[in-house]
Amino acid sequence: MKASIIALLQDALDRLPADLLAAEARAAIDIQVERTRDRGHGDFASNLAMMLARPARRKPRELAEALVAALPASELVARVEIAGPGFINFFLAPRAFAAEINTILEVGERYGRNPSGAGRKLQIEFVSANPTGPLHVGHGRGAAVGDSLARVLEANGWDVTREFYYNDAGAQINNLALSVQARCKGIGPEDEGWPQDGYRGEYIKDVAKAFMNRETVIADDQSYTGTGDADDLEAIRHFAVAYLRREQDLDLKAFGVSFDVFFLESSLYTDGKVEETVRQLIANGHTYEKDGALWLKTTDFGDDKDRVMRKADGGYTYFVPDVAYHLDKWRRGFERVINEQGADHHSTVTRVRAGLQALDAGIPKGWPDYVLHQMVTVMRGGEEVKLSKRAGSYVTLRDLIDEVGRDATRWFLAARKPDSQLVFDIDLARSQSNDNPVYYVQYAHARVCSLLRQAGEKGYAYDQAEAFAHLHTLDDPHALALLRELSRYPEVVEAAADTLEPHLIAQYLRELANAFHTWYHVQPVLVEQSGPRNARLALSLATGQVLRNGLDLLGVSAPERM
RNA sequence: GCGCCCGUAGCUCAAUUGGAUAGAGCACCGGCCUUCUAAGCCGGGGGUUGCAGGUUCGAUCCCUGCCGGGCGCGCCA
Repeated sequence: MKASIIALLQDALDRLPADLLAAEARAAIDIQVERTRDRGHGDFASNLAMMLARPARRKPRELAEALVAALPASELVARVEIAGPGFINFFLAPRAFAAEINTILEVGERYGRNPSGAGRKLQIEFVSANPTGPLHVGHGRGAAVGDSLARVLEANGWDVTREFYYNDAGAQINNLALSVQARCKGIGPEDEGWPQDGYRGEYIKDVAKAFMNRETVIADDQSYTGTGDADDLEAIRHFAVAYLRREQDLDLKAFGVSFDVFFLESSLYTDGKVEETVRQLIANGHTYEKDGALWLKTTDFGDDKDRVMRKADGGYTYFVPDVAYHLDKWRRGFERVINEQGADHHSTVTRVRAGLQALDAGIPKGWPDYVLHQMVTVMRGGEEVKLSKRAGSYVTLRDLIDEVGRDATRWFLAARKPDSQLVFDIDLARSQSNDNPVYYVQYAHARVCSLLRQAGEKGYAYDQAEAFAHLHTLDDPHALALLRELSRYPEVVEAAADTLEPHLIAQYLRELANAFHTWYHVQPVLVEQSGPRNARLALSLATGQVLRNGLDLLGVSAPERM
């Protein structure tokens, strides 16, 4: 719909008299059209005349008049006005919006999708928690934002791969294995012989018990059977990793999130990719030795200090496999890669990009993209919640899902801009009342479904042909407001992808639900007259469809009754 | 001290990425259920967008400097 307005303005621009504007200036202009905030300004507005003012050395209003005069006729547009400093305001004909109903009902669940990604390969890596414990709220935010983003990008035509990267070897995992081993031997955190910095959570006991019982655990990407031999640290390690990965998978499934690829950090070593990366960096002359360590001159690529790659003890620092990993992503052919991470890891951004530039592998400078979410605090009864029964030291994702449900948890974690810190109010998320935006939106959907049920029961079966013949009867201000809201959805889906901000979807859904509730309240749908009745049912159906499509992008269900 | 993010109504958050008179919900006050779900609708009060400058037709948004909060500054990951 917006595209049609842009096309009209482009025509007008092309027809503008040559003495008004030079051809180069004309070609350089990127026509901007926006939805108006204020109904008095029409439905769409363009600042084109103001943008031309400088190159044309004319007053904006004078240019606006010339543009409007050159505008081709269109049945979409009822009238055009020039306002304020030189805005061109378009008032659309009601039929332009009514026609959107046909489109929505015709394309159904594909409404709002666009092909701009053109099937190009995009990878989004998120959660990427190490298998040392249950997922916590922060991972939950990553899962909610990452998965919604993946869905939004798919809706914009990208071929999306969801990837989970984790460390299955190294110091942390060794510490995990030692902790489980201690538990296998009946040693607790307060006892003699408990490993230094061991994992103290209760769940370690569960892992130990399962290992001693020779259970078989099956995670999405691996499985392992406990040997029951408390002296076999290697077996314990494999088992613990598989066990905790399975726990995470269960959490993620309960959250409605799944991954296409699980990538093990250890594979970068066994496949020689770490060594290859180091060799290449040395060959490119970006390294030097100092104090027995090998350094990368990341300062050549915007970092504030150089970074150690190989420690004096011969081991690599974490960022070397990180760079190797991203080189691997690049080689797998992902034109775009988005890393969704907690902001506490923001310092890796510069480092990884610097490492990739130093490889001189033809990787673009700003690649990959990062979406960093800020910290989450959980509140209950006006106080910050810090403890979990399961993990002991933090609130787990499972705690939240159990307590407030999947839909509310996903909504709350994805509905805010990742950039800002998030306060998760358990009392609000739990409340099944008008306090809760999730239910507000879902309720709108349930109402649509209820209308359809009632229609069936009253013998008012929906007749689409008759509905389409009477769309012109949807002419009251509230119906038109709802139609306008519906037609905006594709633009929101596009904006969410452009800005990598899935919270825009949630924001929009609230507004759409509001428009529907308002219209529903003033306009009875199941009236006797079949023409208007069917038209209103069509509008309800279209609303239900868009609510479903939008909720699906957030991974939130659209219940048929509440 | 340096770097990144944030600062908008009493609280939690928006603001179509530089647009016109900064919007929602909660909380507070008032109205609407014999009619399709009141988990709803309508109305009211509530703001110097942290502060001070700058850029321009126009700034919550961009730039500079302060103030406040979070995170990070390891041969940990």
